[in-house]
Amino acid sequence: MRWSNLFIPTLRDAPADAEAASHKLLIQGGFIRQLHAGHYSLLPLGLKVHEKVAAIVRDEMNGIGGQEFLLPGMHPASIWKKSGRWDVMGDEMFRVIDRKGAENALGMTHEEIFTDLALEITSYKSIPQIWYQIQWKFRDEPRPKSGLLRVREFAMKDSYSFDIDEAGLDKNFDLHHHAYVRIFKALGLPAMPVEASSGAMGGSGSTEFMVPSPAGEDDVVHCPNCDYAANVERATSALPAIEDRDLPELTRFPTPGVRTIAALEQVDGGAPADQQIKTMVMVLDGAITLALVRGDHKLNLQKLQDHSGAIEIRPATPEEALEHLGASPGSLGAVQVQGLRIIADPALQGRAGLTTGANEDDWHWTGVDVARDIAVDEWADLREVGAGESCTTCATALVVTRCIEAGHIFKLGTQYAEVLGAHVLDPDGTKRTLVMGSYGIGIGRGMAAAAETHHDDNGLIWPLSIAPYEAVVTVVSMKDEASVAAGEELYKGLRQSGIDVLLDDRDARAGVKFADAELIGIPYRVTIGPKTLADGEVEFTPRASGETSRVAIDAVVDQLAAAIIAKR
RNA sequence: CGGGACGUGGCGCAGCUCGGUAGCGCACCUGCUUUGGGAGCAGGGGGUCGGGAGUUCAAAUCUCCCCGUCCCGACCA
Repeated sequence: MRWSNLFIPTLRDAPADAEAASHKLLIQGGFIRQLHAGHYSLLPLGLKVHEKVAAIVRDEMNGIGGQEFLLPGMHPASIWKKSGRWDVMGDEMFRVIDRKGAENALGMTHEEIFTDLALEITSYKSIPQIWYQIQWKFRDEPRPKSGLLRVREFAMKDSYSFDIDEAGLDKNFDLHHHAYVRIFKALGLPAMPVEASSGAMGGSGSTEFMVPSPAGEDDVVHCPNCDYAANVERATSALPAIEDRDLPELTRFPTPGVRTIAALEQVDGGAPADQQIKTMVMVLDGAITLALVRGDHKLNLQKLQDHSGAIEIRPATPEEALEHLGASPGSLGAVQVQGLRIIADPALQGRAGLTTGANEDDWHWTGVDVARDIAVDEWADLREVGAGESCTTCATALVVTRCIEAGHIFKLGTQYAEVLGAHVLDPDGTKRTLVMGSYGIGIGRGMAAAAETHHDDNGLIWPLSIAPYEAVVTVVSMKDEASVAAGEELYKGLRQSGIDVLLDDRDARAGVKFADAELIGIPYRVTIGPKTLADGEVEFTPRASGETSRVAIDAVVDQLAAAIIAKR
């Protein structure tokens, strides 16, 4: 394409309210424009990148035997009610009423709809199936942010596998896992597979593909020595044993003004944080619940949600705490509490001589023996792992890294097939429920993650695989006829070699052209100007290194074609 | 949903405290000069000041309500 004919509205300044690098650069480079919060228009340059990302994903899905579909974006409420997720999805689901007064959902994922189609799989002979689509999802996110990283409307590649047993599911899960590794490598994303929480998808297990970036929204715990890596929502670590204090008597003691773990460490009769019980009063689907962790530990809400199966989860208000426990936050505890669900972290199991709130303002207990004094209903891993704790398999200090979730794959099992009635007959003529997996990659998010990963002070540095153009021919002066003619010739030659090339034929100053080419991140630049043309040469500048070399004009097409084709 | 910031030509901002006829930079149009790293001079076009109500002779400016955006926390590709 010729730059003079393209709509590439680059901006001299990055938008002031953007924070994330990808957000700034995609807007500044003329790739995207915001319509409103969480909704972006893809401009011609942005669409080219988006389509290249989609093409890579599509190739790999086809490579593992995936069949491409395209399903509706709007669904009748009935199918979501049938699966139970009409309620589970809550405010995150866009709902629209049609002229007949019927409820509809804008699709936020497609397990239900694909499963509905899978009702027509009737025999084990048709198994396995991998079905996928690249299609728009709508999610009423509580907080859209960071440009394309978190939006309310986005293209997702979602695929679904159908098997007759767990072994089949495992195989398809692995196929997807490996396909995802190849996809992220091709996108230039250093994604690491990590153990994850399944959230609203349910199922028996899931793996996220995480790209390290300060713009991310998840923390990943990983071991620099062995393979262990998990989302903090799921991660565990080894804890050194703690020696209990010898305080056999349950004793109340006054703690005027003490409201925090730290203050309780200092006060007379107090205790170090690891000898305390932290009592978090939570509301799980409307029910007051006590979540207990060791005083120096942090409660991870997702872990609590996963364990409890609650849909809505929030900390109780001070008023609710007062009503149910008789004291305000800072003096709360679970000792001798009855009639409330109590979930405790295993780090408290068997502990004694502990200190905790006495459910009366300005009073605490000491000498608490968990087994004796607290009616724990359930033990569950609730504790959030911190950096520096020990790996459970190799004892190495764990590292915590902020990451973007670029992909997520789930072992769903039979839950959807069961409620929607997707069964097949096996060789014995026995009815079997389909065992499903579902697998997602956000296309725009992948594009933004690549922008986060590949940029410098001058702009984007797209990986060749997803660059909007592979090369740009920059004609330094459109007034110089020889340059213009050479540029046209080169443009033609590169196109004939199958290279996706952009000709910068704008009547602009050289500085503007160079700056724009760098901002939009074209991997290779060929500069044609009177300075070198007199010697029969042009300049060749890879975006990543910025190092310019002179090349004979007759050789440049072959050289560039060789470089690009070798890297494809 | 809680906390903070903000909304003024296409983009970035000033003006608001103390009400008085809307301004700057970039971009855009015309001309001349310039031309290898975001040119210079001259001339020019373009704004319901987020919306509504109120106070006032007079509102971008003061008051109230609403809407929207961004950032920080609880949610997910």
